[in-house]
Amino acid sequence: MPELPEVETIKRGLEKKIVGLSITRVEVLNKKSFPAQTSLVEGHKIIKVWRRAKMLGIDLDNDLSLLIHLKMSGQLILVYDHQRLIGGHPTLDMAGQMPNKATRVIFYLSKSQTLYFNDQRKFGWVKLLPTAKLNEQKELQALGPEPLEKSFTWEVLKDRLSKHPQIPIKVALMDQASVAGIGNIYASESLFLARIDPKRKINRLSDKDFQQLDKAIKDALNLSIKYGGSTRTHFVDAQGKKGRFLDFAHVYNREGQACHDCPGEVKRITQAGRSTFYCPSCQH
DNA sequence: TTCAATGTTTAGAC
DNA sequence: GGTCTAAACATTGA
Repeated sequence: MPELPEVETIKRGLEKKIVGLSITRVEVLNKKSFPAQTSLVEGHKIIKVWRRAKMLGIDLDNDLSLLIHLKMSGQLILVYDHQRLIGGHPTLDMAGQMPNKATRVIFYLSKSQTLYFNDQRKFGWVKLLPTAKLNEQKELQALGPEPLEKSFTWEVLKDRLSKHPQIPIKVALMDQASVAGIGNIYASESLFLARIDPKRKINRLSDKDFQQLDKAIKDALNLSIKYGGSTRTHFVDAQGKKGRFLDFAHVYNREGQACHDCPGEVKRITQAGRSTFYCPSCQH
């Protein structure tokens, strides 16, 4: 689930709460989720929380970092006092008793806080890597630029996407090596905002298309971050916010429903094995 | 029962 | 080499 806005939302919430705390103990309930020696992190202080693409990083004071990928069904839940901060894949039980049957790793922190890594499908992972060597890791080095960085312009977008001139724009947008952080929701939403048909091939896009798409990507991501990502929950976090982005989605998961901009309806097609949602009469 | 799910990687075919 | 499809990972819920 978590794409760039969802991970960014978790990152912003966590960094306010856990930087400066120590990891006192780690409980691994599923070895595949965190195949590392827990003694290497126990007793160490958290000095930084960051995001790259859809991954979350937690730097420790011993030159090691936790790198977390939530994949399709991962979630991070920080329990503190009598509140909790929730991020990632939305499920009804995320507001319920912790740990639950999806809990794979438990990080016990100082100040009686606890961070649960839950993952129903077990696709996600937590890795322990040397902070100085993060850039050499395959998970991080092959990534394209961050679309919300100042240096990301429509020319950069065109340049990156043009590596695969024959690929449909929707599929190319989801390629993490071209542009980092865009997944199935925001690829569809961005193309709707830019009025571009998801089936169009890269080499058939004009400079004006790239300019509109650049703006659309930033608008879609920023709007979602503003509303706390798309993680729906019945639980309200400490700031009183919950993820509401999907309430604003124009096309994602709206097959057969009315287009927000014309009398037509949203259509669903399959590209690269994934659902694409778009309005055939608005997007060309 | 069958299908699809906010992700990524890999194997095979053309 | 480029591009496409299907499958794999594992589980749940419509």
